[in-house]
Amino acid sequence: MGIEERKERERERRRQQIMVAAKRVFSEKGFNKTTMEDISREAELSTGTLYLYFKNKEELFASLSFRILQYLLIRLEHVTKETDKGPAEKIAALKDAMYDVYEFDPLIIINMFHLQSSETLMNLSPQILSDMKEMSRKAMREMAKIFQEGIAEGIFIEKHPHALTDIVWSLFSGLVLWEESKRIINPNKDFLKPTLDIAFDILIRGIKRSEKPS
Amino acid sequence: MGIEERKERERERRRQQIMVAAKRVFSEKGFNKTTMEDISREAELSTGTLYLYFKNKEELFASLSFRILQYLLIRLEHVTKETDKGPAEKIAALKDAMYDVYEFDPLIIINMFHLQSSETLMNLSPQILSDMKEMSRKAMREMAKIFQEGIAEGIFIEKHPHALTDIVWSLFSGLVLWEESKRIINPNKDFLKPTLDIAFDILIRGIKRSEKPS
DNA sequence: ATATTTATTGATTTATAGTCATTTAATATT
DNA sequence: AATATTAAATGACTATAAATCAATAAATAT
Repeated sequence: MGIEERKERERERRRQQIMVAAKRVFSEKGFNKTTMEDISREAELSTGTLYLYFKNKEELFASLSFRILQYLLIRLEHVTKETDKGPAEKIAALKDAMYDVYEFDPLIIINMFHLQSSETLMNLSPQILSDMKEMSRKAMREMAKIFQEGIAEGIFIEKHPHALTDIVWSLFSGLVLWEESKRIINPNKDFLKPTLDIAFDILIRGIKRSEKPS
Repeated sequence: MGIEERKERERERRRQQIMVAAKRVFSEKGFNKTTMEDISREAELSTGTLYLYFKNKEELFASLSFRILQYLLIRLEHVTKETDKGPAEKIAALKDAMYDVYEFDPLIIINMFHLQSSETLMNLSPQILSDMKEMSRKAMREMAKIFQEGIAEGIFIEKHPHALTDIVWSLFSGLVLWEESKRIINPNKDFLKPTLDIAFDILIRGIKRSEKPS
């Protein structure tokens, strides 16, 4: 009776084994330069086996992205829960959370943003796609909470929290990609952190109501 | 004696002919789904010929991007020259210019941002790459002028104009890509314009000095 | 009229994602 | 314990598309 359960565990193990190998190769070579053979070699499996667990290369990569988004969500939940911080401080904390996640494995994040295109998303199986949607919906909702709070408290100007969330996320992903592409000119210098800090300073200033309530 | 010159003109013509065909196909199918054979068929040339004029697929696409950046630069120069506008108004005009360029051929712009990765850039020939760098440097310098002006006039807070330029550009490209990828969930709705407007409202509020000089 | 140079071709090579008939291993049935 | 059935894994194979290159055609020079 326990055979089915054990098989299921083994199946999950193998899936993880592939993902571990894939992560190593992807984060060293990036998405395009990584071949399925590279991954199968790293995982000590045949190429065919990879396709028993993942529909295609995009889906294997998306599964890695999914785990990163899961981790990001946990970080975001921590931020929204911190009752001792005001909305503006929470936005700064949100920036730090996003930057920490980025620093954990920059190349995976960069590739994730590059692959965040409808063309790529359409290659995913409906299951994975809806899991991704759900995860990003949750992350976005978590961020929106901060804006809602700020607006409710009369600290922030009245704009759609969802639009503000889109703006924060776009700003972050845009800066990550832009600073990375600038590194082709100046390979050593990395201006992401300072530029991100300035961007969020401006953002916070921009959404705060002018302080003349009295 | 005029033969060399005529040949050079013919060579340029053929190059343009390929670019026109490429643009048609790319803007219909996007970068990945377009094959070099598609382009050669559209241009009524053989695949081999394409490679006599462009090193590879990336470079052909980059040449199209280059023209778009040229056009954007012209638009930006217009904005900076408008002496009747204040810095804040110029930033709003800059947003409109970027959006107009986007609207001219959305799919090309979207693909351009996706391909703006160091991996892709490294596949370009040194000539094209340095042309691209030069063009984007000029565009960035043009934008930076507005911030310099605003800071000099004491209207904007004191932040590095280059950082501000990076932020504006990243915000724009990030929003374009994010709103595009959201369309997989909601294919009909396009929130780019309104979200861009909100983002720039906030940006302008955020860089303006508090108005209490008395 | 012939030789040389230049431009074009498309069949071929190369690379890699993805498939599928076959093999191997595990479990169930007699 | 022997045999049948099911599941997992393999790797040679197929398909697709980028890039190359020897052969050909066209243009120009001698």
